[in-house]
Amino acid sequence: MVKIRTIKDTKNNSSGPGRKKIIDAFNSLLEKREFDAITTAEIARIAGVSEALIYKYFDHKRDLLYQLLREYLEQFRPQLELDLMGINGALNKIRRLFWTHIYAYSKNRVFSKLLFLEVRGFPDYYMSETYQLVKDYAKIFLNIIDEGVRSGEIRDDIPPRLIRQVLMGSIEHVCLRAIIFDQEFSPDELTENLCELLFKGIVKGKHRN
Amino acid sequence: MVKIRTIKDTKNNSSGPGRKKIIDAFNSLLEKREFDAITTAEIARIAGVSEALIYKYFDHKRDLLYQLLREYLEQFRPQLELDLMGINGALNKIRRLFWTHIYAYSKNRVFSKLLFLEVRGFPDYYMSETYQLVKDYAKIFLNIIDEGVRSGEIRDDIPPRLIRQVLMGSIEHVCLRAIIFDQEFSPDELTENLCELLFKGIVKGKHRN
Amino acid sequence: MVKIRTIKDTKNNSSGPGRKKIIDAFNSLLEKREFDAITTAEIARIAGVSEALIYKYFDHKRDLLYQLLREYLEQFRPQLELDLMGINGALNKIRRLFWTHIYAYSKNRVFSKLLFLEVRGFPDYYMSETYQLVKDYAKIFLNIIDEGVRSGEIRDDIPPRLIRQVLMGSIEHVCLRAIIFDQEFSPDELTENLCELLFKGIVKGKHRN
Amino acid sequence: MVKIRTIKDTKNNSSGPGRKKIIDAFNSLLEKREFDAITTAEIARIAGVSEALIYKYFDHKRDLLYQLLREYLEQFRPQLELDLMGINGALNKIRRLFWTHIYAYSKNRVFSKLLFLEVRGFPDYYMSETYQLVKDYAKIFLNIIDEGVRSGEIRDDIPPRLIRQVLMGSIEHVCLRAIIFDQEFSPDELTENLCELLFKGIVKGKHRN
DNA sequence: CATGAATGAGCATTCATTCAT
DNA sequence: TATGAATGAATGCTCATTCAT
Repeated sequence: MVKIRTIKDTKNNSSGPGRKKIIDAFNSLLEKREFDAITTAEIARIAGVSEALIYKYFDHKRDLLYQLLREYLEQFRPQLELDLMGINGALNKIRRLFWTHIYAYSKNRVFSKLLFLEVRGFPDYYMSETYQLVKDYAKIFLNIIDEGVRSGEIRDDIPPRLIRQVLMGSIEHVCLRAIIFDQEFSPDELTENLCELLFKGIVKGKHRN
Repeated sequence: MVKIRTIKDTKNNSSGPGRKKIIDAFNSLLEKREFDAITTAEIARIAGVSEALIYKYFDHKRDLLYQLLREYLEQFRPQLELDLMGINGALNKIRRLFWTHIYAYSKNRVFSKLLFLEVRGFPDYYMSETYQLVKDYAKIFLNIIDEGVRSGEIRDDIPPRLIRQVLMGSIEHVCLRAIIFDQEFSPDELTENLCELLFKGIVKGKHRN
Repeated sequence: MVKIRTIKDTKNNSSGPGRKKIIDAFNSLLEKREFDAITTAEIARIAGVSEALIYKYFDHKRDLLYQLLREYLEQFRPQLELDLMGINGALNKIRRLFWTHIYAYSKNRVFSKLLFLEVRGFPDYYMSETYQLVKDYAKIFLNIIDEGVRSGEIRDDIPPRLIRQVLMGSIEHVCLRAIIFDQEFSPDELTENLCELLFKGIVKGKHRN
Repeated sequence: MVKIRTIKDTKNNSSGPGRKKIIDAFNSLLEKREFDAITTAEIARIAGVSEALIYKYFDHKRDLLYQLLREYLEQFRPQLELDLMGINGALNKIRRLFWTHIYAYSKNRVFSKLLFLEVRGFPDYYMSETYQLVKDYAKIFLNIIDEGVRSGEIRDDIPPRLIRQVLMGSIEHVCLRAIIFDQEFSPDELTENLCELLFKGIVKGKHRN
């Protein structure tokens, strides 16, 4: 069932009229169902193409997942870099990142599900080019934290990596719940609360600004 | 593939010589492989029983997961309640809870994987008795936070549920990484850092106690 | 299509009511069609069992071939040894072997086809336990030739292995033709002619050296 | 899988730059793998042309086999006829034929495999123009035998057709072994031994009747 | 308490082949 | 002369699950 694949992810053949139909169909099916519960037959039917065509563009079923995820991620990154421009201060950048992050999840439930539920736990995912993009993205987070530490905005008595994990983990956990239970969530409010909490901590203190 | 099941989880028939063999075999297989990659044939072979016997004790394959998870959780709860006795103050309780939590994950990787990777995302899980235990457990967390809010230890300007999500999300995210990449992690150190971070926030401030 | 398999041939599970039905069905299908042109679905249908049952008794489709061939060979060997008892002289033994050999082919076209057309040319066949039986059988031939050489009945100026190859090759070639073109052939007559030819050669003449 | 084809073998369109690329690619693939294990996709890839082009020159995949075989055979025949010129006596001609035959096999393993393993057992092969060439060739053999019988060189008490079968069968069987097991073999030595054996028989002794 | 025997239902994947351009 | 795009059709194989004994 879970075959270990080689490292190579994507098929060279990355364009073609049918490809879009397939990946769109796949995406739409993921909105309602789990990856394993989706059959290639179904994908082909929805896409209006033959099952065989899937295998012209994708190495195997799971490759659909990686290529779709990759498209989401690639579409994301440039936006992300733009978003941070003109923002001063690590904390402000983090706040902005939070918002974009949460907003993206709230708008793209399929993307979120893929990331949170489908690909994790598959060894080959961590070898994939796609995972590199996720790591690149995490790197941005870390850089901002480092910047904050250097500028004195962020505490230096806690490992930056742990800070990143808590920040990203918080977002994911909060969004995951909402996604699983199909609840709406407001990026504005969530960002506000999360920043408030994570910046200043849960302790009610006397002298914070 | 993903069949929707009725609410009833477990089979009455909850003991017997073969049952232990089966659940042990299942547990040992989970150490190395994903649930879906484990076949009933394999479980039976490792357990040294017939495949049919599995269905004397378990309603269906996924039931193995729930029953195993349940055993883990039940073995957990009494320990948890004991742990909190004699501890004063919400923050101290949370710190203690963190430690126990992280400790449990670090010792029981199978348990953690189940919780983080296998059951989530399956609708029937959220209907299951097993999920009740998880909710009960989350409730304890919430109660402590409420207690802290009332006593003035914890901020009252952030929804307690969100606080809980961040607390639990942080733990899980941190542990998940370690589990997926098969890294060791120290409960003591992690607890210390996490509490420090989550209690006081990431902002370097002047006047905290 | 032609997957290289591991060396292990047969499934441990070598008995059971359904197994016979399957192998009988397979055998009957081979009478009319080539191995590759026979589907597992068809075998199951003729056998009156499910496709899945095939895989309880056979590792893969080609395993059916090897197991069937093996049964033929095993049913053969004891008969063969009995046949040679009480016969004196290498040439007489060879003549007897020829007859039995040709008789077997003439009676068992399926068996012959398997041996001549289906298994040859598949690398894994030469690794199989089944091929061992064929080799064992060829060994008998060689032993008789050696015996004849020692007793002075058979020429010693030609490598015994080559003699064997010509003897066996002649039988096979002659029978293969008949089998492919679905012609009857008479073991008595063929044996007579072949022995006459191979024993004395094609050259006409009384006084050969 | 094994579709029954009409009698027409080859496509008129018998030349063109792409054709050679295709048939060369096909030939090179046959060196290492069985016909059925070779895909049209692969042939096209190796040839550096599109899959579709194959169908400009060949009616179907199997047609590649027949056309390649035909090329081998045609390249053979003139050589054969030349070879026999100036040789007197049926036995000498047979000896010469043996040598050429074995030599051809030893030099052209692909050709041999085709003939021995791939085309046999396929009904349509026996209807094909290509098979005609094989039959023509066999006819030459038969003619020589008849000539020998008439001239008194060859025994007349055994059906000439059977003699031919034994002669050709012996060569093939001996060569097939070597080809399957990728062994070298010496045409000179083999010819000598085979002629010695088949001409005079395996029986040792001067005074045969 | 346990199992041998059997299966229903599914499903990814392959591949030769076509045809408009 | 050549191909990019697409497919129809097939098929081996898996696996959870049942039930008579």
